[in-house]
Amino acid sequence: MRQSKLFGKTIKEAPKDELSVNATLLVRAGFIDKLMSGVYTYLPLGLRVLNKIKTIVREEMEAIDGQEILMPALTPKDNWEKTGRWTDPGKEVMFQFKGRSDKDFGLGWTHEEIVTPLVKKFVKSYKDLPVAVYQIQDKFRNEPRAKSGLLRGLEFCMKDLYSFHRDEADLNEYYEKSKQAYLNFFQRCGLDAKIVEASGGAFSKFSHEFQVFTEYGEDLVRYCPKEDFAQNVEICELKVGDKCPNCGAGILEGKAIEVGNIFPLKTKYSKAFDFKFKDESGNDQDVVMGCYGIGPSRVMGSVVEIHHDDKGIVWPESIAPFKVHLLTLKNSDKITEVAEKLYALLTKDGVEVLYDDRDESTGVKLNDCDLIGIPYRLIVSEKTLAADSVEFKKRSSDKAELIKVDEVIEKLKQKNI
RNA sequence: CGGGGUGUAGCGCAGUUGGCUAGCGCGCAGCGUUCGGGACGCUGAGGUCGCAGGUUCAAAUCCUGUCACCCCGACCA
Repeated sequence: MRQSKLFGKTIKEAPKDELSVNATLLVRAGFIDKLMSGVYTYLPLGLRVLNKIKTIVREEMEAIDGQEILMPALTPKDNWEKTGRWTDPGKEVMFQFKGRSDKDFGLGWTHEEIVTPLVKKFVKSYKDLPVAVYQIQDKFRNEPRAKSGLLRGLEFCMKDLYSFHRDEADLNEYYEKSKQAYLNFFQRCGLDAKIVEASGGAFSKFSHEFQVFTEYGEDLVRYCPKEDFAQNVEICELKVGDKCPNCGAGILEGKAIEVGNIFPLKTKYSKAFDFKFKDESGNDQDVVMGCYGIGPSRVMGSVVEIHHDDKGIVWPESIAPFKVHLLTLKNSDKITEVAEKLYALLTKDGVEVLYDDRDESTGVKLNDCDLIGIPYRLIVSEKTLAADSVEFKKRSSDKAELIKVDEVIEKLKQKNI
């Protein structure tokens, strides 16, 4: 992608209506644009990041046999009345409105009420179980207060997986597999997520949250430093300084962002929708369910909260919008010729390159480069060409390495880029 | 929903005891010189001062209402 043609621009001054690090940097660097409080447009750079996160989610969901579907966001009142959630908490969290003929609609804020009757249509026998379906879709929640940029929005991207089982043992086995898939996912996105026990609601002792510890988090977690105990303060009966029930170490407390949540629903929704299957003996049994959520947009915001420096975003390679930022300092004929050649070669080789071909001053280009945060940069300038080379480095603060122009492709391959 | 703050050019702001043609920086357009850390000169375009009423000879400025945005709190399957 040529930066001169890229839709969206960097902004020198921080927007006054954003205070969070993630929103400030993402807006300044041209990744997102705010439409209103809690609702953002993804510009080309931001959408590339979001799509990479979605790709990783898909890979991890497929790894635990999740099959992707796409359910509507526009849903009828009927489904929600079956579980009572049209009123509680629907009146609070759901955007509800009337269509023609006074019919009531709501925008989906979770999809148990949609997925359960859907799967019921196709699952009749123990032979059809287990099965897991997921979707990646925008959810809508009428939050009391949107805040913190991508971390709490009214419309946000969510991956929701639902699993269906013949009994609790099978659910539990799958549930444990999902934990590992989740940990893999977060690790691949550059987040060190910890599993934290949280309220399980009426039908289960615990659900499990995936929390990323950071000062900017909204949740409070009490945990053991040896990592064999962690609970959300909402349910934690231990106090800071108490002994860990597993190892005796002192309990600590920290702020964290909840980036995922898995929940053993058991038969709560299958009962509400009278969803049963026939077992080997021909008897009807309740289907046992689990649900598993990840917020890709919140992951994106969290990554920025954690991976940035005073100059801008520092994307993990796995979800960066581009791998390589190629820039020219001062556009002379010779410099442009070399840069164009490299751009063509790298692109042809499948390397994702943002090529800053703009005729801007050195300071502007280097600062934009720091702000956007692409993992590797290649600089072509009079200085480098004097040595028949280009400069290779990561952040500004990192050591520069000169690579001969003819060897760039080969060297990048050696570095596994 | 309670408390606090802010709305003036695309962005960031000044101007508010009522008074001249509403200003500055950035950005944008043109020309020229620059360019390894947000360059410089000259020229130029760009405004319903959030919106609606009201007071007044006169309102960005005072009054009333309203909308939006930010922060804190309540809330968060």
